[in-house]
Amino acid sequence: MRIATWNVNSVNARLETVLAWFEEASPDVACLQEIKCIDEKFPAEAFERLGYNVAVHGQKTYNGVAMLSKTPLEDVRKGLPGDDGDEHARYIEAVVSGPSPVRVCGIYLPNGNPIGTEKFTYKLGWMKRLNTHARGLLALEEPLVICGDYNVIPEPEDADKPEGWLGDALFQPESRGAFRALKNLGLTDAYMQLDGTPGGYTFWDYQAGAWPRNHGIRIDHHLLSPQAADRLRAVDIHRDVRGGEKPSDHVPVVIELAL
DNA sequence: ATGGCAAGTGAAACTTGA
Repeated sequence: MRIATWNVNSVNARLETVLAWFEEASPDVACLQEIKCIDEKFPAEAFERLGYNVAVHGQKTYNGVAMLSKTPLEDVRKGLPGDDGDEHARYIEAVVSGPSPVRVCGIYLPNGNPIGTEKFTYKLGWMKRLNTHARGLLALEEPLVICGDYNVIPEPEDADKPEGWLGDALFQPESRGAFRALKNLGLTDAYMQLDGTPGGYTFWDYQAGAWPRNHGIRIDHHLLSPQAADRLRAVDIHRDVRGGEKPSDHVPVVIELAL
């Protein structure tokens, strides 16, 4: 089973590009972030034509997440528990049915910039809530994949120019610490487990020629429960997508689980 | 050293992203 995550930076502005990638890569499951539309405006029919079941947690203008799966999605949850006042659409969870079901969580973790503001506080609070929820899911002792745009650069090796990110919310000690705390619950970073080579970037800014200069960062991650990590067979960063037509600033990352 | 792009909204210029 191949499970993808991709921050598409508006699914409707990029629909042709996104569909072309789905036709070629044909993931079994995909979590999309920053769809930037309400549920009713999500192009569900286009994905259904490609054989996908669709679950959407949308929002007008900002954020928005979706999950697509070739097999039916069960137990769909929209929104991260722990704060009923949180109106951002940043979390979707479902059990992907099949011979060996996998629970998949798609996240769009808050950016948190600029630091020293309520935005950074919101980011850290969101990470705390994710930690609490993940702890509960891990207690189920089942295959679990939490993937998405984490907006965290875990280590200096995950940035081409780490010194340029020192003042950024993505690289603050608190952000990195919260990401480590998540892993310390017993979750495995799929890329680090199977590859771990510095330079596995997943995002390049549109500005300042970041792509041609390879000024990238690794911020899109798959974290796996032990039961999922045992089945991990491959991790693939679809880097070439960044050089294509009308690209998102993030590229798809795909993992493969046995069975 | 600095800034440089893209998308949504809504119809110019602001907000957001990372």
